[in-house]
Amino acid sequence: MDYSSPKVRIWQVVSLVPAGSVVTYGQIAHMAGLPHHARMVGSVLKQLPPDSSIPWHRVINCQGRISFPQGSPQYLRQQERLLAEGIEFMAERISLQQFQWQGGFES
DNA sequence: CCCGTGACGCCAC
DNA sequence: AGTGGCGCCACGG
Repeated sequence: MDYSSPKVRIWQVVSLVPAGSVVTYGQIAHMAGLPHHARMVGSVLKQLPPDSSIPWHRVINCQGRISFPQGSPQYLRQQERLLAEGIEFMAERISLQQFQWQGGFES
């Protein structure tokens, strides 16, 4: 198994996100050393098995929104998990200012 | 190899 | 604030 593959690095970074915080796709890509690969983060998470322990639900887009059609089963599933961790939604949006994880970047 | 697709992001209207 | 266009790039047909 190649633990340095982009896929694996993305999994590793996502698994570092603490409960109660969120990160954006672009942020994950950047942290994994893969700038400009935000879309790849999405496709990689999409391939995760349903029983994966990786907190994929903490990854949202740069607008603070869940990247699924509002009301879809997937949207609701992700929202449920986030609400359960104490993350607040305001008109379908999460305040990145308040909940975005700054792991490894702040002073 | 060309082309469409996508759990994205940024900028212009 | 909503919409649309385009850059980005891995993937599959």
